[in-house]
Amino acid sequence: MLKRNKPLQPDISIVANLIGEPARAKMLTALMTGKALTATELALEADVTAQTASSHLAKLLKGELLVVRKQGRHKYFQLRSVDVAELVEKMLNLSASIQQNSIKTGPVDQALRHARVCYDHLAGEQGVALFDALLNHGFIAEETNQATLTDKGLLFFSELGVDFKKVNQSKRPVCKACLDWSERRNHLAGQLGAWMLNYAFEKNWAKRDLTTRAVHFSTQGKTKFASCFGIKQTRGN
Amino acid sequence: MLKRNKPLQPDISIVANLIGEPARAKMLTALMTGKALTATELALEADVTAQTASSHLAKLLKGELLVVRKQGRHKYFQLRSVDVAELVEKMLNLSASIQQNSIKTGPVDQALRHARVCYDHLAGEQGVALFDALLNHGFIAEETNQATLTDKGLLFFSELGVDFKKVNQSKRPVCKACLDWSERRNHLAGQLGAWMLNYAFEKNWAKRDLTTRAVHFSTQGKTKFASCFGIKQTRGN
DNA sequence: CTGATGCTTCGAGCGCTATCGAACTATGCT
DNA sequence: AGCATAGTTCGATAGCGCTCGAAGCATCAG
Repeated sequence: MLKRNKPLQPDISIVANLIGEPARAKMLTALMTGKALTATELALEADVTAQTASSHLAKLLKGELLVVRKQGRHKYFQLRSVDVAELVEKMLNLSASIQQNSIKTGPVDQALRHARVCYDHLAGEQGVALFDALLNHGFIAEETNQATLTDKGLLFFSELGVDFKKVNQSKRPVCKACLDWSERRNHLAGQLGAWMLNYAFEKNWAKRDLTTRAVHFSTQGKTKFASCFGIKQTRGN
Repeated sequence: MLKRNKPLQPDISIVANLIGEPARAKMLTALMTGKALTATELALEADVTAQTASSHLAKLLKGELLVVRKQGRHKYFQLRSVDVAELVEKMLNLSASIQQNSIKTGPVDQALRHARVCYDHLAGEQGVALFDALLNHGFIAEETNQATLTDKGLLFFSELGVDFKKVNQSKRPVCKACLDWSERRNHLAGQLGAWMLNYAFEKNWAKRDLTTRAVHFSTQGKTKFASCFGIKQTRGN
């Protein structure tokens, strides 16, 4: 048979294969918190022994999906870049829409559904509520799955302390609409999304859950967070 | 050991595993042309026998990444949705940035680099040139990796025959910046991107390559295409 | 130093899955 | 009808890679 000149296309099977192993997939989704995790933590997360985890982590490193930082006798792993996080996010979304089956309602799930970290910004009910609020106040504009900062929004966030000189130097989008797999609606990602989540942590309005992606707001914190960004309070909790 | 309540998260390993097999990965990238392909075509593309291809295709169907249409004794396979295409696209980009090695320069590759189909819109040098031209004329506005249609652009495309009533009914974004893995710059995706590529085909300015993702412009067609959208002609060919 | 903890390497076991030959069904062409 | 082409099913094979036990480094705390 005639061997046709195969075009140079990146081979996606390598990356996909790395993610395609259940244990590694669990590790990657665990790292979607944005937090750096140690090898043992990831082993627990993936339900494998330390040895197995070690070999998986080595592969993920070699495949350039993760980076490590050694600190004493610990090794802290993180997703290598926002690109990797975005890929995982897209996979989560597609997977959610394919496995739209069991809508469990355990306590952990409810917390996750309410507010959780999506790599570096806020997702869940609170995430989309925030997005809606920003829209209502005209701080951002939405055009079918895209989000852009308005002049009004620029002013608002400048006064809150966002340094847009610095922000604009980065190639990363300021605003980015990110589809929420539990709510099936948009929340805000991008630099601004990351900034707001960080702001909530700094002000002690909320704190991360130690083991899951959940974000826990204090009662007071939630009120302040809502008033700061003009979110209409809905049902309790 | 204490079995902690695991949060409900979609399992990304299933989808990733499907893509992670080299033969299946090749099939999926082949389908990025947007064209429907038969089982044998896909078998050739993936370099496997018909039997093997059949089993792979069955898995991709079960995994809901593809859809089939039976026509006579042929089966035409297609990516199931734009979501799937976008996922594959993201994987191509990430993979390209990881394997930024061999920049081959075969004839096929040059054609691909020049102009190719990215699922349903134009990519490659021509794709980014088009994007730049639309920017220069103020038809679209760019804000760090986002693209939006301007009023001026709305007028321009309306006059060209785009039915925006229909367009706005769809949930799909009108404009979408899509990172080009060969050029490492944006080109235009979304409904408008798809519309323009289709327009070029309709006007017979260009035609698809039968076996690759390459798009071949006729000499005349290229001139007309450029003048229609105000693209500055660069080097020959 | 000794013991404890975090992580890695080695080796053996073993299950999963991609692969293809051969045989089968289905459709189309003449 | 009779043959060619498209696609599938079955079964056997082979090999890859996940897994964990055991032993080995590395780091830290006394």
